[in-house]
Amino acid sequence: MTGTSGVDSDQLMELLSVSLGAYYGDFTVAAASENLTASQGKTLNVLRRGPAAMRALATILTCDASNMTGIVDRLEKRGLVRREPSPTDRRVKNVVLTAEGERVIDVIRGKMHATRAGLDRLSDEERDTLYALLERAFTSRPATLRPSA
Amino acid sequence: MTGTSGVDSDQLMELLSVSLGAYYGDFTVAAASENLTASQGKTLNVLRRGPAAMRALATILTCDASNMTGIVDRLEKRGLVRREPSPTDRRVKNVVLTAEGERVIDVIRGKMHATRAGLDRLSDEERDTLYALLERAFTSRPATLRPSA
DNA sequence: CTCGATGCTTGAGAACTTCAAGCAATAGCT
DNA sequence: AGCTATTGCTTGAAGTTCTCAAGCATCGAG
Repeated sequence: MTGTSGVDSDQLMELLSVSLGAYYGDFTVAAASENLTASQGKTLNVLRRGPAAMRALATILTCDASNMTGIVDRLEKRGLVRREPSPTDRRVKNVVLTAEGERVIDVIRGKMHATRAGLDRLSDEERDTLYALLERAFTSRPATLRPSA
Repeated sequence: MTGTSGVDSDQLMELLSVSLGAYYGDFTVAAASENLTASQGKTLNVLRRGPAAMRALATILTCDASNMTGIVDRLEKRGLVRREPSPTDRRVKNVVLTAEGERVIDVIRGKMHATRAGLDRLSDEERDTLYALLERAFTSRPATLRPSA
């Protein structure tokens, strides 16, 4: 708490990779417990925010569009997701979470015990601070907390 | 800066997943520019801290040990990594970065412009704070910055 | 309405992932 | 010592992911 402790950019990058690695591992294990691969889990996770076109999913997940086809195929086959034609552009297919898909992703999030335990080590104020810092560093436009507010 | 802004655990988890996605995407693109897959890049990234046994790599990367065999095979074939027998346990093979491997992972880290730019948005003090919070939340035993210090 | 760009899908080939099995070596036990 | 269970790594098979190159349908601009 002395103010300047001298953490340089490389150390922070290193810790970031360790931290996010821990988060990712926690997520992967939780997804596996619901018989989902990491990619399938990540797709559901993105869709939890709302429907998205195939192309948007590919962009967010940093992969080829053709990639999403197979992933969404398998999720759809399990009834976790649904393809709906866009009303405004007949090329576009919007992917939507089904009720079951929503249930599954919420279960997965609830099973991320390591991450929750880690965050619980912080005080309310510290969580606020962490939130603000991550938001500044990783979101170009500060995300609206409640889109419809 | 009013103290209590009321960020709950779910919002923080959500932001964490967004941050991870951004970081991971940045890393994936950088690794691809050096003709490495994400898994290969992540392996080099871990090895940047020092040699590690196959089993340790699998644990850190949250995957099966048999998985590492193939990944290390390909990295070794490119001369980025070397398998060395452990002097103390003949079952164990320690994986070590070659000079070329070290060069490549450093190049990749240097190409993570989006992440660097994000961190540059923070002040020195804020980076110190972020470092401390991540360390508390994501490392069980606060990592020694300089192991030999 | 013709052309170029965009959205999604398909197919081939490589890499990743998991699981079950197997071998070598170690560790704990009596 | 000898026996047994465990651990570390590798192999092989099956499914998933990933990338690239086409391909088709639709949109958008001229």
